[in-house]
Amino acid sequence: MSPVCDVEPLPPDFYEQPTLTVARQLLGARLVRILDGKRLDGIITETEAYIGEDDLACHARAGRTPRTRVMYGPPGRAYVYFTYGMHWMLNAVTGAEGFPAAVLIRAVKVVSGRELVAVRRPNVKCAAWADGPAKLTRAFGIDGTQNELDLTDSASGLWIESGLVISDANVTIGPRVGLYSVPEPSKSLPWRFLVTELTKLEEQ
DNA sequence: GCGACGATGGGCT
DNA sequence: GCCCATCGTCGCA
Repeated sequence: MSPVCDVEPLPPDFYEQPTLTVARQLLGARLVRILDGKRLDGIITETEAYIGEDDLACHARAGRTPRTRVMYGPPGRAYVYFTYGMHWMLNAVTGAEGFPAAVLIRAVKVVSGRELVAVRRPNVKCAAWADGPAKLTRAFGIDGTQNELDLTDSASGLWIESGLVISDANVTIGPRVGLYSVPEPSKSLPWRFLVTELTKLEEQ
């Protein structure tokens, strides 16, 4: 695994780990985007795992379809999908090739390239720039054209680097959000990972 | 074909 | 806290 000082994108090996491990390890990692030749990045503060056809909250519950195909592909790819008629969601494909799983990136704290976000999120307080899954895709200029992109290759213009180390004491684990009509037991699985104290990020 | 619904967000009460 | 915009995807006819 990459050392903390590594500024290269996290490698395919990272994403090939069990999905829950990847979801936990992505907390504190740095989401990087190149827009207009400039670098925008932020620290990932919230993730959720979606694992396999038996997970009734996972899109792959429907099996292999044109939409879910990317989740069956190699780990480290972006799975970007559209929902509620207006929102894009960013996921990282995880686990072995052939097994459908992904980690939803739910929130990011913008660090550098703030001026790039200010243009995209006018009339929005910076604390709310990217604190939701659809907000962060808008802030980072991500839409369906980034689907299937290789997150392990900086040439993609979208990748994830190692960043801060988040201690277990600063992580809250609980059920995933927005699964109103998903049956148990999938609905209550503790597959959401959240940095508890955002202020502690500044100190590290 | 077609209808139901969704891994949400923002505005208004 | 409630409401609803808005349309791709899936499942079924």
